[in-house]
Amino acid sequence: MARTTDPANADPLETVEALKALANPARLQIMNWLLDPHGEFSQWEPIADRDEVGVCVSHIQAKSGLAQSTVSSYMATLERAGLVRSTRIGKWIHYKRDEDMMSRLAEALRGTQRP
Amino acid sequence: MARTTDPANADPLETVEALKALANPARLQIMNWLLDPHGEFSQWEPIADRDEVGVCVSHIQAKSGLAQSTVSSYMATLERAGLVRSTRIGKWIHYKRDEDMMSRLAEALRGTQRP
DNA sequence: TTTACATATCGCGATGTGACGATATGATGG
DNA sequence: CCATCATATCGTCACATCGCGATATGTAAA
Repeated sequence: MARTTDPANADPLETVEALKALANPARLQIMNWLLDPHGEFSQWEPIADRDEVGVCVSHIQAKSGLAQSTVSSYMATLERAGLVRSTRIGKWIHYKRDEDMMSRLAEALRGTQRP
Repeated sequence: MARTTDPANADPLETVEALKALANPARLQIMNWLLDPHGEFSQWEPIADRDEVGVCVSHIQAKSGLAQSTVSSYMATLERAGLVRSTRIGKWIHYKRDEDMMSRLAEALRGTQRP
């Protein structure tokens, strides 16, 4: 059996990309906001069911105060890293946390889980 | 009670620093090696009990193939981020994973834990 | 088809990181 | 004290990231 110290699951390069994406205060905060879309974005009318598709870029931009181009590229970064998934609804693109990926990442950090 | 989306424990800035430290292939691999010092560093004679104090810089350098200065500054980065702890034994400085910190970080990623 | 709006992409200057060799510090053994 | 060895710090240059405004793309509505 081939030995790897790698924690149970993922490709190290993939893991590094995910960590890079999260290693930025704004992007990390957005990911935290997406944990509770209802609570965090209650002041904006949802375009669609936030439990299903997440939150649209405009609302994330409004809440963050960053430039539109910045938010757009940040969300692209998070998506390339596999941390969020996007859905277009009308003109709005919605982003939602990929909890599977976040869990796998968390386990990769914790190291070999108890078997 | 003040509602924060922050995952149960840590200061976001601290979290970002930890993620930045891990968001590098070499540093992430070193952290993985430190999960199993015995297995990973079996080809070098331990200076001290690796379960207690971890592994010295020379051995990490030998295994990584990076320059001595690079490894030294990487270990300093990991220590500043709170991910490892250091112990001097004779002329050797040993580094050991801080599993507490790693667990807290993992939970911060996974989001609000079930209470 | 034109207009309006949401989002993406481009180009930029500023700042940070990667990784190194050279050199300094600090402990140990003669 | 002096030499040696382990580690840290410094200086450097190539390259990546930050965050922005300007502009392009794409969708929907009039």
